[in-house]
Amino acid sequence: MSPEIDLMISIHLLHETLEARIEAADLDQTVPKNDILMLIRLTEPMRMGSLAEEMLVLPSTLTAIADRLEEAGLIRRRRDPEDRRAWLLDVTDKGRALQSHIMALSAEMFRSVTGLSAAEIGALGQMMHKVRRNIIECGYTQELMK
Amino acid sequence: MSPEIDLMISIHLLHETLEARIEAADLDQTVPKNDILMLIRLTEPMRMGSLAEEMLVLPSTLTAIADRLEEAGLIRRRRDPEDRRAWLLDVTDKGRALQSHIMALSAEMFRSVTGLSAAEIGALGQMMHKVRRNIIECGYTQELMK
DNA sequence: ACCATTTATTTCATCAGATGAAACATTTAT
DNA sequence: ATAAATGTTTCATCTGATGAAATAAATGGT
Repeated sequence: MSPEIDLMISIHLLHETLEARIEAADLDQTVPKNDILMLIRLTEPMRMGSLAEEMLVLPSTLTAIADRLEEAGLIRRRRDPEDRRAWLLDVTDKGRALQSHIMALSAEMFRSVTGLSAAEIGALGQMMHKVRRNIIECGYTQELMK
Repeated sequence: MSPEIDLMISIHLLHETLEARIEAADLDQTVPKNDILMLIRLTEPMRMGSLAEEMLVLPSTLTAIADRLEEAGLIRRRRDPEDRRAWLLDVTDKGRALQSHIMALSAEMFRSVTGLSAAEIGALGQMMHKVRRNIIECGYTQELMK
């Protein structure tokens, strides 16, 4: 088995483990993973379109996510003054509270699940940041949704 | 944003990108991701139970995956001589051919998507191997399915 | 040997969430 | 002013995961 395949399996295992644990750990009921990911990304007001693109989902999928989060009182839709077709999504106070809660929880989970030291996390982070740049610069994200 | 969260987002992006590209690239029709993952794991005959556990899915889910792969002539069910309740799953010749095809394709995709050098892949691999051991040893996999 | 319990898998009804096409509203370009 | 493009929504549809109950074989105690 090539090192790449081996790596992919490890990454997959880590990804699934984190996802399942975070999804389940969230308060009372389980929240769809994409809902959580969107909440985390919403550190500043954003258009639905850009969020959908970043998250690699269709606009119609993002509408559903936003509906659920809005329903739960975690985010709010406001018209973008620049373009009245578009919405600016924005976390409410309740949303912000959950956001930081999830972030703290996730960071802690990441440490315990990986068992990595702070230094190792730093090194890994640098490497993965490079990967992320590569994915975006090479347009792999666009390609997926077209 | 903490380095852990940042890392998780990068990992998620890489994971999704790879998954989507591999799923789509596979020959004629798109194959469910878990079907591909199972085929890749099947380098030697395995019981359905152990596969389900490794893949973090329910036994009933694995039955469906095995059904699809068997239907496609990629794997074969044989009774385990040690325990006649259990099946040993085994790739057919056709399955083995697709297996190596997918592996080569995935490895190539991993290189182009990440843009990492062989040395970097090696370093990342070592780190992730440690992570994988930690996840298994600490029983995070069990916990998910209980 | 016998019965209860545990283990390996399957069946099936159900569900959640993603998809894609068509609709709608607004903006931009000609 | 009109046509084309853009941002979002609606809705019908589909795929695959879930969980509970069924089946079948192994194991363990008596």
